[in-house]
Amino acid sequence: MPTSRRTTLKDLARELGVSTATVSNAFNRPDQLSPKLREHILSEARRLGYRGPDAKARSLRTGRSRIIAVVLAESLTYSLNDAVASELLSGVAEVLDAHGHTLLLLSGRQHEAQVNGSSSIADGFIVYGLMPSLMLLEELPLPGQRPLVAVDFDLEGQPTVHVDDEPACYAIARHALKTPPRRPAVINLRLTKHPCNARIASDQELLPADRTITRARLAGFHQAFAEHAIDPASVPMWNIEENTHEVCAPVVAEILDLPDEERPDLLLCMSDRIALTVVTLAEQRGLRIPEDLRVTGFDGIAEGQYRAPRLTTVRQDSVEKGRIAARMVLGLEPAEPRLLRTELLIGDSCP
Amino acid sequence: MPTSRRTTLKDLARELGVSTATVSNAFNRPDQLSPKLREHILSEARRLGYRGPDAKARSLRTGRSRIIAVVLAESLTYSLNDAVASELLSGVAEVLDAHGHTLLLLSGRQHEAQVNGSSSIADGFIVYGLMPSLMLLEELPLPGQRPLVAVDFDLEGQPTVHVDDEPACYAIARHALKTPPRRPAVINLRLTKHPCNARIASDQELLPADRTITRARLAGFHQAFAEHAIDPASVPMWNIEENTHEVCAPVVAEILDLPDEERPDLLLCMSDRIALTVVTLAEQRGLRIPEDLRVTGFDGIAEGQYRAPRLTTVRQDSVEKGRIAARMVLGLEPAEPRLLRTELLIGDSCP
DNA sequence: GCTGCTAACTAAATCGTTAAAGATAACCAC
DNA sequence: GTGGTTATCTTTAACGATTTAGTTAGCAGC
Repeated sequence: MPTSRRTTLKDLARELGVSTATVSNAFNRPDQLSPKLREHILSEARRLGYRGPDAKARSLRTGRSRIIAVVLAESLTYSLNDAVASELLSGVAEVLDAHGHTLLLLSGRQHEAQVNGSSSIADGFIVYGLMPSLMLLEELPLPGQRPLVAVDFDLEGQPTVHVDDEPACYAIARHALKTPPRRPAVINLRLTKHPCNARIASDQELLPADRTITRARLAGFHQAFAEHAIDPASVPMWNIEENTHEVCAPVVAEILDLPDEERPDLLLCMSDRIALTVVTLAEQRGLRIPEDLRVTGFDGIAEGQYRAPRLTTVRQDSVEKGRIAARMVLGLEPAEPRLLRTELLIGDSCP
Repeated sequence: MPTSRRTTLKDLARELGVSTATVSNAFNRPDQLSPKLREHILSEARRLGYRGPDAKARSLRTGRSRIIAVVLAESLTYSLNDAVASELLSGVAEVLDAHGHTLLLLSGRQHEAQVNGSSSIADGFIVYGLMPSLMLLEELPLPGQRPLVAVDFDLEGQPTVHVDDEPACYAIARHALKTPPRRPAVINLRLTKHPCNARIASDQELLPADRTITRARLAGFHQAFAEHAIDPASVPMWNIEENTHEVCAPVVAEILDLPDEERPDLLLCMSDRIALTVVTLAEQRGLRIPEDLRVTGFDGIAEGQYRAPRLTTVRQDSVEKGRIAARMVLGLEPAEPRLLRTELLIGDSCP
């Protein structure tokens, strides 16, 4: 007996004196053979250490792998540590799991050859927050071949899952402006042409088409500003390239360390992560929230609601977003554009 | 021209009037054909919408998929939201990424057929914190076939990556006991035979072999207890089945709501997540930390260090654990047992 | 002009399955 | 006894690549 080679379906068939088709049927179509023979085949398989049809061969033959790829805009390392991306993945995983599929993680930051190489194995794609400028989509399968669902960005001709960023940001800004701030400011996420963690001029430096979410959110803010006769150009804006405490901290410190008469007393942040960093650094400096400084976030991550002051924020259900995207890609629900509702969460950071 | 079918290497070869081998070589072995022809093939491929060799067929033929599977003990939904598991995945992803591999996520909680079905596609496995009792390993490929690295648990005959749980817990307990507590207690993670979020008798209910980490940690605590003549049996122990705020909160509330003379004044927690829940709920009840209650954690997650009181904890480098496991499974470093050092982090929750 | 060598390409086998179509025997109704 | 079903299993042809072992042509050396 040849030692090292893996037992195959053919080996098993030969050993049992039946055809390979019958063994295959024993595993895949119980109704195609007698229960007795099936039982016999299965027990012999176990005895000979055959663990069932090989996924590589099966997927080649059937064209299906039961693998769904999630393509993430950022590096996997980053995405896995980001609460929102993790929640999205959770939702995706939950649905895939329940339907016998597994999850392949790809990053838009990977070398295109790799993405392309492994991507042809997936039955479908969920693409998350990709910057169109990445051009990665050229590497992905042609539309119509295998399902693709875009999350948090627009991709022509493809179904998308979004939240109502603009009205949500209008609502939270309107709430915040009820108490008129003397010096409102915005802390932004990823909107610039060139990586930049610093103050930016309100209008320049913006990307023209990318990052549609951020632009929609800004539009919401501006609408509320207009109602209070605040000139958007007069509202300073800082930018942060990566949604991590480490990257946020220096920028936030710069803001909080401004002289009293320049320091903003209302910070509209594009994410809870940023807002939490503001809270932490403000505490360290003895600034009281909300008395000295009011802060709003976006996302509604759990961490923002555990401890005082609870964040005032917009809660989006990222888990549900993931679930919907997964169901669409599996064909369990119609693949049409979906806009999820958000919820204004009024916490203590901006009552 | 037949419309819908995907262009294959064979189509391309026919179109170009060359053999399939040559086209294959154009993609895989540039040195096997003239640069001129290669260029021609590549440009025609682009023109005809051929995106390179199909991963399914390639992996069947070569036996390699450039996919590494990470098998997680818990559900994916849980694991993706757990800071420690996420960090591990980060580390794994970082290395795989750098070496042109991708990450397939499997859960030990999935139906075995699924795990087995998709698992045969992976080139190697990283198994994280699996309970041996799950017996999942029977479903995984035989040792010696494809590399397998166990993280945070022992698996006979397989390389493992661990941290020094026992000495670490000895060290943190010894530190905590320097200020003699009147009523020390332990909050445990997953050690019971039957799911249980409640107080447990110190000795019964323990799993005999599973969860070797937790047992090692307890051993470390007990060693420190012994030095202070504390009878381990006199130290109450609560148990928590899942490392989430939601599951922790009721148990922690139960502890903190004990009458003053019964409430522990030192809580040794098996994870930072638990410790953070203690901090949050203690704050809500007006209990001062560390004056009224001292708390220690384990893991050293970032969230525990952002805000006051910073947790006293054992920092383990889960990212590095992931990196090492990934390098082992890729054969970039010898697949031998590794024991990583931890670091005692003295914060404000137990100075 | 013959031999040997290299560069550039091709033919054919193979990877481990599944699916469509075929074969065989048993059973049944009339 | 004939024709029609069924149930059960087999034959055979893919699926889309890679790889081994050629084949051919061109050229150098003697």
